[in-house]
Amino acid sequence: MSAPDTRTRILDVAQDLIQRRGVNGMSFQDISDAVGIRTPSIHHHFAGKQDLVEALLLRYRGEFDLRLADILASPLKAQTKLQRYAGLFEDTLQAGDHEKSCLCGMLAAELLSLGEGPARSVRGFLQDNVKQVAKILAEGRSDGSLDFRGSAEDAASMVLATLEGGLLIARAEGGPKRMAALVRQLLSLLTAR
Amino acid sequence: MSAPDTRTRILDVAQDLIQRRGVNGMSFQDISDAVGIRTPSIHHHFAGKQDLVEALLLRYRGEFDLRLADILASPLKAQTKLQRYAGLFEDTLQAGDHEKSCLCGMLAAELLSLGEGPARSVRGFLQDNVKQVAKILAEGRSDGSLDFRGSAEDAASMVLATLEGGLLIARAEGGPKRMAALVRQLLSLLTAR
DNA sequence: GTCTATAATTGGATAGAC
DNA sequence: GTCTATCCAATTATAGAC
Repeated sequence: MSAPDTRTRILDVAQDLIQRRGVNGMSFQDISDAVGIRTPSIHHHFAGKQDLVEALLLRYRGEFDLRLADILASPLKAQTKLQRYAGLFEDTLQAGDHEKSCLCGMLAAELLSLGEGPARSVRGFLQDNVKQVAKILAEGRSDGSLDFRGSAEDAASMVLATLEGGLLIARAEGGPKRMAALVRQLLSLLTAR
Repeated sequence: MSAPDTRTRILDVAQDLIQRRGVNGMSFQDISDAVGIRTPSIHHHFAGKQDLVEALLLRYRGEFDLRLADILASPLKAQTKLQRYAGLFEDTLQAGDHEKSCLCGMLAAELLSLGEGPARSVRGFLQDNVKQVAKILAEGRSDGSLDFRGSAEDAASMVLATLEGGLLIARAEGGPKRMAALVRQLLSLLTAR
């Protein structure tokens, strides 16, 4: 495995910083300090801050989609798929120091101070997730492992809200343990009895 | 009813701005523009930005606590109390232009770029809410109107996560209607059948 | 209590050498 | 592809007049 190039390292650092402090709490100076370059060098890889955020979202959504597709395509029962899906969110909080939230959750909070491109991308992430989770939920209602009323899409948006909000709350108070407890509750409520 | 004094108007404007764009997306210039004064005048009422945010949280938590206590003390059945509680969150999104989120939800996202005082206050808000909602949930399990497994506190943190996350998601995509749908799902899952 | 003037710092960005 | 040097705007904050 070769060492990541500068562009990748910039993206890595920027993502880490945004997941901790948000876009408006992160500066080019922060990035250049962590990467070990000077601020103008960042502009060689990304025209401006907005372009950087947009590139970041493109990469993040791609990776997230892969993991999501992996879960969707697995031969697991729907209830287990949902559990795995929730695990994707739990993982971000557990990575190292318990201070990272979902990239798109952070950007959703800062949506109104985002540019057109990034804002559209964040909305796309949320829409995609709702759609895919709705598939899992509908599947679960069919195979009898999950139970809920109303449309699968409404239930899916509730699931996503719980996970995104859960990361913010657990990071502030309780950490990964609280996140796990809260996810357990969510799954318990959706499990058919 | 007399016109609000400058200090109050500063707080009003600052709260509005933070609920839209976050602390790091709001400047003294934004406040002074909206209030109709010059930036240095703000410092007469609040020593610094951090003090302003702290005062804001004090007021917000006080008001929120009043409304919460009102619900808790009412003779309603627990399920209805929970619905009213969720209504507090739905209201922030519906106020005017559908672009406001919960103050403490926004600040929870920006928690790591907050000062000691504000950060503690945000944590306090979340803890208080979990505690009070847990009371409602425990009550509902007793009177038979609500049903869930595990501790009332874990369920309460899940409820809070859903509402905070729901505001962020609904604001980004779907608006008050999505928020309402998502709250309906939450209540449906918690309602005893 | 609000103003003008101003400071001190930081932020994102550009030009041009190497 | 990275650097130095530099620019301009924004941001928070202070001093002191009115």
